[in-house]
Amino acid sequence: MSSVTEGKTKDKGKPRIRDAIQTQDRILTAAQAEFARKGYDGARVDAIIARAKVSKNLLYHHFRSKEELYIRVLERTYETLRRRQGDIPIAGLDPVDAMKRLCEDTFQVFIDEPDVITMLNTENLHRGKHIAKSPIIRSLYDRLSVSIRAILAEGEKQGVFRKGIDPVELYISISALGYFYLSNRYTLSMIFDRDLRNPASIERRKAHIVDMILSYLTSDGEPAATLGPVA
Amino acid sequence: MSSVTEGKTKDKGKPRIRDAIQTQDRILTAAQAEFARKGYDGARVDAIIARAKVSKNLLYHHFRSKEELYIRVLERTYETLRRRQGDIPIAGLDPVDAMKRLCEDTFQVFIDEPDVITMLNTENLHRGKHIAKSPIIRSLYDRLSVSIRAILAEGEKQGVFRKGIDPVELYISISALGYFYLSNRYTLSMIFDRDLRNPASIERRKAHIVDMILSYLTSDGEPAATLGPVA
DNA sequence: TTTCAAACTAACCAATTGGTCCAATAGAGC
DNA sequence: GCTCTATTGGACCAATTGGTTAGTTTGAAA
Repeated sequence: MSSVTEGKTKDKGKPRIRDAIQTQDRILTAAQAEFARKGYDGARVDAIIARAKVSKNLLYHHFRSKEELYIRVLERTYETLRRRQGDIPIAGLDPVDAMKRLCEDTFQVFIDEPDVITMLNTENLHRGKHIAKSPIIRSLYDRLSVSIRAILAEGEKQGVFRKGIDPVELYISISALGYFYLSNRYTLSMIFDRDLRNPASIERRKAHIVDMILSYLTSDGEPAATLGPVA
Repeated sequence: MSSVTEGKTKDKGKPRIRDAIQTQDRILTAAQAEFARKGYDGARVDAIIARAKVSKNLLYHHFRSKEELYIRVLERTYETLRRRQGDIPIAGLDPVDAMKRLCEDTFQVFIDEPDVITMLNTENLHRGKHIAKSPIIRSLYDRLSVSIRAILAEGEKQGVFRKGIDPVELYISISALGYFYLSNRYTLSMIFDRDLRNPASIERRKAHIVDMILSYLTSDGEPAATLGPVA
């Protein structure tokens, strides 16, 4: 009943549109919604075609299989992530401000694009077997890596950051602090009996992440180690 | 073929065992392996009965449905978590050592019980709908909460920890830093082209987590905020 | 020893699911 | 106008899946 695309004969209200790219995009959008909410096995092809308002034949005309469709959605997810992270403007900023910005924006991406989280979780449940088939993914971290190294180097030079920080480990931590909070918000809310989704909680979390990362970067390193390695 | 519990009627070789509890436990163990690896929708009842070496009807004799079985496994997962976290010996320790221990052991639980991670991820994909049906879960955080507050209070009293730390936010962060690293290790390994699973990487991560949490706790708080809130 | 509920099995079923076949229609470029 | 190909329609299929029916075995109480 929605009036987006209706296949009809010549003059009537909605002519059948022939735009393969736009159609594929509609299918991919519908597929993303379905895969992100239900996971790979829970997702139903019938649900996708209903959402996209296309016939089943058309879906299989454009995509070979459910799995290929899933991989395409996954690639799209990574593309979103890459685009959003590329947008983070940190050039020319003071290193502390730049790092603060990086933390906040990384968190914000996960808030704005919640499908990213469930898609990545689903893919990790499958032990990365689909992503391994896709060559597009690798470039994700490149641009970001350069930025992070630059910020760290500048901060080090200015004497505000400690030395010897592993940028990969750092980036994993920056992601982790926001990602886990959002990814596991349902079970966490249950355990703590606290609503983690309202805007106030989100803002508090964001501040907490910045606080933690900057504390780490600006502290002397190994601040206390009175206990030997614990088995 | 394992000879753990062999039911013996008088003497004969392969008697049918009648031990409801042990059988249920075998089913639950098999179900956990299946659910943890495949997720709820990907898990197959047939795979569970094959693993548990029981007939299908026996499974349905003990459990009402796939969903009930899943919930029982989920409860078991939480029980594991609760037991393991209760084991963490922090009483009487210096607050810094206690916190270090807490970080390391929290991470270690996720390493030792990898099913916990996938079960929680699966449950969060389903937006906690099953856990909501289960009354057993709530007590999880209680014991831990008391410990954390005690450590924080002592550290504060001694002047080594900053004031005003939210124990819930802190615990989420401690969990996040290890959980995300393990949960997303497949996609992360892909992006960074680095093996995150070998023992050396794991140990490095563990040290990093301790470092970060202790830096946060022992720093002055709000160490740098030259930039206003970023939209 | 009898009895009976509980533990157990094998075969079976109805519904779902990803995917196909066949036929028809129509827009866009040549 | 001709010809691709995007598009629809719907019947159809084989395989899979969660779940059931009908019946057998067994331990232990009475």
